[in-house]
Amino acid sequence: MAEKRERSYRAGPLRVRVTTEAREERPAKPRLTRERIVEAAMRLMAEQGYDGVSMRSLARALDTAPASLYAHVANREEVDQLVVDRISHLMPVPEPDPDRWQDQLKQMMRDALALYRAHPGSARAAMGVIPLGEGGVRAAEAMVRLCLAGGVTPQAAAWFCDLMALYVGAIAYEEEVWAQRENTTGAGEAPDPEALDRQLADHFASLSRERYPAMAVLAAVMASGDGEERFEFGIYVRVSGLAAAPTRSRRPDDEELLAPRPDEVSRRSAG
Amino acid sequence: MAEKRERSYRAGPLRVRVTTEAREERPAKPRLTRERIVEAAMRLMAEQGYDGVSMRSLARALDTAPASLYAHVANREEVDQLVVDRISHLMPVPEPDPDRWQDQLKQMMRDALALYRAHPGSARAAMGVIPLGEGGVRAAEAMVRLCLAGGVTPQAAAWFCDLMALYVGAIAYEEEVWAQRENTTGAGEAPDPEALDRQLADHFASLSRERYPAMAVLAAVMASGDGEERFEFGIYVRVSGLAAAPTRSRRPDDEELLAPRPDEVSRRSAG
DNA sequence: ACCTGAACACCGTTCAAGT
DNA sequence: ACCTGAACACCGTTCAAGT
Repeated sequence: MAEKRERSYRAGPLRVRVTTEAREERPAKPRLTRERIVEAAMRLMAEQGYDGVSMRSLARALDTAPASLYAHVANREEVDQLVVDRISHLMPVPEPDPDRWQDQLKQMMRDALALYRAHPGSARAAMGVIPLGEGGVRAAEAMVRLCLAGGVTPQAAAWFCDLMALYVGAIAYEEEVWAQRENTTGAGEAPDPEALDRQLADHFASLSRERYPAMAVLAAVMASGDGEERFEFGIYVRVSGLAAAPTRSRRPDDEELLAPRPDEVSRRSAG
Repeated sequence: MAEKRERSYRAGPLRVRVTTEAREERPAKPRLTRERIVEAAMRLMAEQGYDGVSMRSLARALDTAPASLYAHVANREEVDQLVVDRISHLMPVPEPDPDRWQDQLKQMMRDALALYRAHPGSARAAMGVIPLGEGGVRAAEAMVRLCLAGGVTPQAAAWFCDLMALYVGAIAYEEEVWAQRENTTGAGEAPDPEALDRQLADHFASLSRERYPAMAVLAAVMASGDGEERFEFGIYVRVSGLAAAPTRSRRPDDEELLAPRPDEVSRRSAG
C-alpha cells in the first residue's frame, strides 16, 4: 500500500501547485485494462526474460493482486497470445515481385528472426500459440502470395508457410535458451560465454574415432561458422527445395482463385 | 509413512516364511539410483505426460523425499537429459547405401518422429537438451555419413543434421501440445477432438476476403491433408534442397578425411 | 554415505467477500 | 462492475539434522 499525502489530489478546476513529487505518487491508480497488462508483460519480458513474466510478477508490476488480472484475461496463455499478437504487428510485409519471389521469401524469414531477437522471450511465448492476430495473418498472406507468384501449388504454399514459421521459431527459441543458460551461470564464477562451446568441442573430441569417424568432421565444422551462416543455409535449403517441388497447373480459374491481382480483388469486393 | 509389521524383517540367515505378503511390503526398500530415477520418470511421463513428471512426483513414485533425488541427479534438467539419452538409444541407424542416400535420410526422419510419438512427452524433454548421449551421437554419425555419401559438403552435412533434428523435434513438440490441449478440455464438456480444427477454420473463414485473398486458399487447404502428408512435404523440401546445394570438391585427401571407408578407419586406429 | 523434514521462494487459479 | 485477501494445490532447490 502506497503512503498517502495529507492534501488529496483532485481532478477538476482546482488550483493545485503541480510539483514533480505530486505527479509521482498519483493516488488514483489507473484502471486495469488488457492494454496495460500486455504492456507490462512486454516490459517485464524485455527486462527479465520470459521467466520474469508470471501472473504474480505481472500483478506486482501493475500494483494490484494476481486475481485482478483474471477479470481481463482468461489465463497465462492468453497473456502470451496477446504479447505475440502485438509483436507480430511489427513484421514487415513485402509487395510481391514475381521476379524476386525466392529472395523475398528469404528476406521475410530474416525479418522474422530479427523480430524475435529484438524481443527476447517472444520466441518462447510464441511456442504453442497459433498466431491468429492481424499481424500474423498479414505475414502469412504475404508468404502465401509470394509462393503462388512463384508458381507453387496452393497446398505446398500453405505447408511451406507453416514449415517456415516452425523453423524460425525453433531457431529463435534455441537462441533464447542458450542466452539464458549463459546468464544463469553463477555471477561470481565464470560468466564466460564460450564455456558451453568449449564443453561441446571437448565432448566431440572425446568420441571414439573408430566408431564415429564423421563426428570429428562435425566438431571441426561446428567450431567455425556462426549462427548467421547456419540460418542462411536453413532458408537456402528450404527455398531451393520448394522451388524444386512440382509447380501447380495454370488453369485460368485457378489463376483467379489463388493469386488475384489487385484489380481483380477490387472488382470482387465491388461486386 | 508405511505401517510396519510387528516382527521386523531381517536379512541374513534368519528363517522367515516368505509369503507373498511379506514380499509386497519389503521393509528394505531398494536403494535409489540414477537408473531407478530415469525409469520412474519414463513411467510417469508415459502415464501422465510431461507435466506429470516433477521432482516431487518423481520422489512420490519412488517412495522417497524430493531432496533425496539430488544425491543422484543435479537437477530437473538432468532428469530430462537422462530420459532423452535413454530413448535415443532406440533410434535405428541404417547402413549407408550411396545409391539410396536421400531415401535413407528421409527414413531416419520418419523413424525419429515415430520414436517421439512412441514416447509422449519426450519431444518436450528433448527441447533445450543437446543430445550428446550415445544414441544421439550414433544417429548423428549415420546422418552425416549419409550426406557425405551423397557428395554433400561437410559443412552442409553438419548443418543439415542440426536442421533436421530441429524440424522433427518441433513437429513432435507441436503434436504433443495439441494432444495435451485436447485432453485438458473439461472432461464433462465437449472432449471433441475436432473442436480446435473447426475453430481454426471459422477464424480463417471470418477473415476479410479483400484484404487477405490468399487466406481463403489456406483455409481450404488446411482442412484437407493430415499431419503425415505435411511431414512428408517437410522432409521432401529439405532433402531436395540439400541435394540441390553445391557438392563438395572430390580431392582424394578430402575423401579420406571426410568419409573414411571401414578399412581406412581400422588402418588409422591401428597406426 | 545416504537419506530426510522442514523450509524458502516461488507458481496458476478460484472464490467469497468487499467497495 | 471491478477489485481484493486468502486459500488451494502445486513447483525446484537447499540445508541442517539424522541414521
